[in-house]
Amino acid sequence: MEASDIYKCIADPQRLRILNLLDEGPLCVCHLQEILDVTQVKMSKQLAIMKQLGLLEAHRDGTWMVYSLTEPVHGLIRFNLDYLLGANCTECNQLQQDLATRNELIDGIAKANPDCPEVVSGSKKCC
Amino acid sequence: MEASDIYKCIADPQRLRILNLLDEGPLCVCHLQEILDVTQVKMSKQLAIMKQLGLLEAHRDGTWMVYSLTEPVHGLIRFNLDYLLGANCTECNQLQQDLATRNELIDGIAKANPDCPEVVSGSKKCC
DNA sequence: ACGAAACATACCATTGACAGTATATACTAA
DNA sequence: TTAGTATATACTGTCAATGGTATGTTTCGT
Repeated sequence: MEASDIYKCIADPQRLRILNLLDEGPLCVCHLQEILDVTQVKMSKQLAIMKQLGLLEAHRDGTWMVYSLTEPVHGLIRFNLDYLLGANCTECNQLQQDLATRNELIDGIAKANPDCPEVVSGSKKCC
Repeated sequence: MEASDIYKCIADPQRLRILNLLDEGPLCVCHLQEILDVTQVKMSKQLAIMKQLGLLEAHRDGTWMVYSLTEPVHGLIRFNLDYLLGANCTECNQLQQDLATRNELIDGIAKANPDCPEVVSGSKKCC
């Protein structure tokens, strides 16, 4: 994969946000949808693009599809995510806020389903 | 300027190459054309895009337009250029080769015009 | 087996990036 | 002032990316 493919991918703020979120841990499509506040179709397409590039992997868990970053994470992506999380710009702040939203979401699920064995991917009725 | 603007810019291999070359020092349009082997129109357009973004500056020297990176160089650009020059991929190797080509070109001009006061921008009949 | 939930894909319309041709501008030299 | 060189812009056609609607697929609960 060429550097330009990576840049073209993260040139879309939504894709960048998705990569940032998944770098924190796997998430199902519905959670990503909720955090980014986009339609199901759009999210599905963005994920398909990145999966096609080999940046993401998906595995099914019941009716949920759980996405995660392909390991090892591509150097350029790791590099840029780290940079942006430490920088101060509109998009950078959004990335940090997304991580906070993610944590709130997961905490909420953990409280609502205290018996939930695996918060993110294992919880039923998560959406 | 948002991060996505930067990524969209460097997602084009030619623009990335131009930024990499100018990071080594100012160059006139004709030299850039020669190193990248593209048409005048195409080069002019790419430069206009980056100038519009504020990444480049141009000053006229006779009939030549000399382009240089706007100082201070945007952190994301500096960051990614450094990374790519140290990495090993097709595009990364191209960047290094471009720098070598640039140096050959400038050496050639210096030898052909030993009285040339300022190799890159000051030499007449440089193209 | 049937309905519902979660997700993916096909299809279509719109927009934006890009390449090429022609032309314009700025400057130099004679 | 005229011709030539270096560069920019206007205009046009083409192709890729994007968003929306509708529909298909997989799985689960009943």
